[in-house]
Amino acid sequence: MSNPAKHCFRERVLAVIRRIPHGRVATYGQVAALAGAPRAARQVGWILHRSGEDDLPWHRVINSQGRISLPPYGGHDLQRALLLEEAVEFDHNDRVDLQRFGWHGDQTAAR
DNA sequence: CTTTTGACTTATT
DNA sequence: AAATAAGCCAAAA
Repeated sequence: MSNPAKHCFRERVLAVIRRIPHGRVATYGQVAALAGAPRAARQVGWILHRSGEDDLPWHRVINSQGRISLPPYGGHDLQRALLLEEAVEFDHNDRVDLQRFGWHGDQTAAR
């Protein structure tokens, strides 16, 4: 039965995001690439907007500039607060240093 | 089926 | 460095 391998891109994206370690962040493009579509970064954000998942650490997904993409009225401050809870630091430009907090695949060799 | 959309990314000005 | 344009892909209407 069923379609074991028929999981939509949406579900793969959610699975990847759930694999982002605590205290780390990943870019939309990175998540898209891990989900099998290196060019579908826009899709990731759109999917997240209507994901509705609870176990989804959506706040760990930011854009390639290391900044939060959500508009101020859309939860920008909330995402920032959640990341601060995970010890992710923001510089004076509200940007995260992807070299330090970016998810490089695993967390064994952090710094 | 076509068209629209969007929490993006990269290149160019 | 900041603003603009173009490319990109998948789901929803």
